[in-house]
Order: sequence, then C-alpha cells, then structure tokens
Amino acid sequence: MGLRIYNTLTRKKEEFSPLKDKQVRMYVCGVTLYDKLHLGHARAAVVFDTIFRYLEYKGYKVTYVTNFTDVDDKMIKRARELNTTIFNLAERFIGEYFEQMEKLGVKRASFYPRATEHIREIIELIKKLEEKGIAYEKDGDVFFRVKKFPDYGKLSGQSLTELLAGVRIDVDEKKENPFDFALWKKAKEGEPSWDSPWGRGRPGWHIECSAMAMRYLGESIDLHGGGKDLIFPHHENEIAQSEAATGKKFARFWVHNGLVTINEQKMAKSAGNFVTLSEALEKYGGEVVRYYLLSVHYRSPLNYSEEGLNEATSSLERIYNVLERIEEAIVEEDKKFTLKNISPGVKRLSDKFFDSMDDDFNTPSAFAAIFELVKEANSIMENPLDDSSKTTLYYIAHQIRKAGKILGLFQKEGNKLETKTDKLIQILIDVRNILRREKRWDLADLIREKLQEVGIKLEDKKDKTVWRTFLALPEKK
RNA sequence: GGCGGCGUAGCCAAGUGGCCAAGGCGGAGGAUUGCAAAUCCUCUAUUCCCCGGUUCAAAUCCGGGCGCCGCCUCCA
Repeated sequence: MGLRIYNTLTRKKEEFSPLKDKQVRMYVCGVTLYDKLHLGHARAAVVFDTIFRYLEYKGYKVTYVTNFTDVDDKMIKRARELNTTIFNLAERFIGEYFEQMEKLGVKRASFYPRATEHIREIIELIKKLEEKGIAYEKDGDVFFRVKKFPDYGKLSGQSLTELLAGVRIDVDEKKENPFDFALWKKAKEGEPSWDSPWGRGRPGWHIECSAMAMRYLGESIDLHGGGKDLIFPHHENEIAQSEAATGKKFARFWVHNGLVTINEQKMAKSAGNFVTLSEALEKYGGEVVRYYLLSVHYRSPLNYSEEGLNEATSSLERIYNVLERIEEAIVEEDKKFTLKNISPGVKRLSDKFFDSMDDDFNTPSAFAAIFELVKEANSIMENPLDDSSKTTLYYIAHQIRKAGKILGLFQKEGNKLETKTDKLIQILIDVRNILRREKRWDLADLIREKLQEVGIKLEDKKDKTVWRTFLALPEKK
C-alpha cells in the first residue's frame, strides 16, 4: 500500500511520489533564534522528524533541510536588549536547540542553513525577480508585486480581491499594493546590514526560505512543511517568489502541522501562554514529551495539559513493561522467527501500524496497533510458554522496536546499569527474599520502598523477583 | 467580514456510508499476590453537539442551527 499525504495545496490526501525516483527533497521552516523554544516548536520538529524517519523507512533517500532564521526584527530587538549581536544570540539559541532536539529524539536534518550565510543567494533571487518586473525597489526597500503573480492566494484559498476586502494591515506608503511584501529591507541606523544593488540592507523574512530551499534542493522540491500558522502569508509568499522567479512549481506537497494550544488558545509568546520546552523536558523527559506530541494526529490542534503528559507517561510505561517482560521470558536462542510461524492475527496487527502510517501519518491509530500487540504479548505470557509462543513474543517485541524506531520511541534498554550496581541490587533482592521467607514484611517492604525512591522498582513473581528502572521517566541525578 | 478547521465515553483520541463505534489514561468488579507492582478477564458511548433531509443503511453525505479554534499582522 502506498503512502498518502494530505496536501494543503489541494486540500486532499494524495498518493505520495517524489519527482525523482527514490529521492525525496524536503524543506521545513525552522525557528527564529530570538528566544526559548516552546512546545509548539517541539511539535513541529517531532512531527517532521517522524515524517523524515518514515520516508526513510519507506526506502527513500531523503534530503531534509530545515533553516534557522537568524536575522529579523525580533532578533535585532532582542540582541539590542541583551546588549549583544544577532550572531551571538543565534549561537546561543542554536546550542540550546540541538540540546533539546536530542532529548526529543529528533534526528539531525541534512542541512541547517542560516539566512545570514546565504545573503548572496538571496540577492541573486531578488535580482531575478527585479529583472522580470516582479520586484520593485522603493527608497532602498524592495517589494514583491503580488499583482504580477496571478496564482497569488492558491495555498491559503483566498484570492487577492478577497484578501483586499478584509485588509487590516497597516498601509505602507511605499507599497503599490497592501499585500506586496518586502524582499529586501533598507538598513536603519545601527542594524546589521549587507551590501546589495539597492544599498545596505537585509533580507525580508520570506525570501530566505525560497533561496535556501533552492540552494540545497533545487527549484522544485517534493515536500515543504511548517506549522499551520505559516500558510499565510509566509508560505503563500514563498510560492509567489519562487514560482515567479523560476516559472516552475516550487513544492508538490505542502504539509502543515496543527498548533499547540493551551486552554484552547494558541500557544504563543506574544499572548504569554506557553510552556517552554525546557520545562516540559525537565519534568517529563524527552521521550514522554515526544510520545505526547505524537498521540494526536499531526494536523489536529493539540491542547496542552499536564494530565495529558501524565497519561503519556503511563502509556509509555505499559509499552516498556511488555518489552522487558518479553526480554525476561525468552533467551537468546528464541530470538528468531520466520514469518510463516506467526499467526495471521498477530501479523495483521503489525501491518495495521504501517497502514496507519501510510494513511497521512496517522500516529494515534498506529499507537492503537502497538497496544493491541502489547495486549497479545501479555496475554500469551499468562500461560506457560512453548517454542511457538516464544517465537511470537520475539516477533512482537521486534515489531514494537521497529515501529519505535520510526516513531523515535521505545529504544531504551532496561536493566542496563553497571555490573557492580547490578550485583548490589541483586544482593538486596536476595536479602529481602530471606526476610520474606521469614515473613518479616516490614523490613522487606522497606527495602522495596527505598529502592523505589531511587528509581528501581521490584516485582515479586511466583518464583523470583525482578527489578526494573522507570524507563518512561526522566533520569534522576 | 473572507478563508480553513473542529465538536466521538470521566479525560485523551482514531474512525468519513454497512460486522458488537479502535486504542490509551482513569474508574468498578474478579483472578493472581503476604502486601504491592506488573499482568489477565469482565464492565465503563444502544450511540457520535442539536434539528431536519438523502439512503435499504450515516458518527460518516446534504441543509439549517448552536458552540469552539486557527489564519487574514510577527508566529512552529
């Protein structure tokens, strides 16, 4: 079955295929490096990372580019407030960005271009538009003439006339049309600026993405992504600039993730309602946050709640529990399977995972498939195990790990403490079991409680006691 | 005002014409257990915001309400 992706441009799910055989060129609008990341940024990063991973799983060679906006009004303002330069500011937030992305299990993209490092490409692109009569210069600013691009509005589903009817943007005297947008901005006193044919200045926001996407991926790309809030005007303008300049279709699939809300309102710095990514990571750990972000379909809004994160913790714990139980139940030589030894029912469940992912990356449905496998495995382990059930168990564990690799989850290994600690825990367990035999429950329970406090959980089975760490929780120092 | 979207159990959340409306969290009861944890079994939406309509058949399509959200200005 083929992968189907919802395309904002056509407003329907379409069969995905790249322009060039098995190569996918994908560009996702990244972040502006002026402040801390919040959960909204995390969502976009995790969603597109999952898409990236799934495309690779499907056998595509993916070139994934996501940019850093390192020059704009906010950067300049922030740098001034902190009495530093936009370059220092950028360095600082890039460091933080990668640190947090790693915790979220976000793989490195192929390239992370920065606007300030592509001024030449940006200028070239603007010149091209100027030559075609699509861009016009006015007192050192350069604007895009939207009237010259008949398709303007095709992504957001609004025609220029409709847009003009509801116009509430400040009318800029320099612009011929209120929807004309800046390609190049004349430098004001003390602002970072670069030489250009129109004098000292800096790029407008939208142009950097067009220039960098083309620089790394070519004039036509397969998939372009970002948050839903970027559809208009950012992506609309990217299309206009790029297609006006090249005469070619800029991106075939436009993919937009839903926004994170809090109390049903969009999470945003300006409104003051946001949860920083660092707070969430600290409290719940990267894997729980990632699970939480993927527990809702990527196009739907996600309303932040602590309960949601707590539920995610419990759910993740359930998955790790079964993986550990299977690990305990089988030995090395059971770790093989041939598909024909697996019952059709179990196979169907693992297919359901991939069918769900094929259906516009339906992760909630994919999780359901995983939980059905979890139930099946636990259920098998209620009874004495024979070769066939061990094979099935291994198959299930294998499939869950495989699914986890795509989702960026379930990759931790349990009970992996250094041998000495391992032995110490075993000593405590042995002592405790002696106490239990002598029915000295108070002491036995005390040992269990104390171990729990340091993150080690004991489970008394029929004939043995096993210990686990809390894999779903953030590591405590 | 224009454009896009949402409303499914206590909570989260799939499902867009047809078996008993997935799955998770939580809760209740039972099994197991010294207790706990983990796990299993049963139960927890005769019904999908409301009202009409189309159809043999609708949560799913159409019309009309009500409520909510996003974009139209920087924003993942």
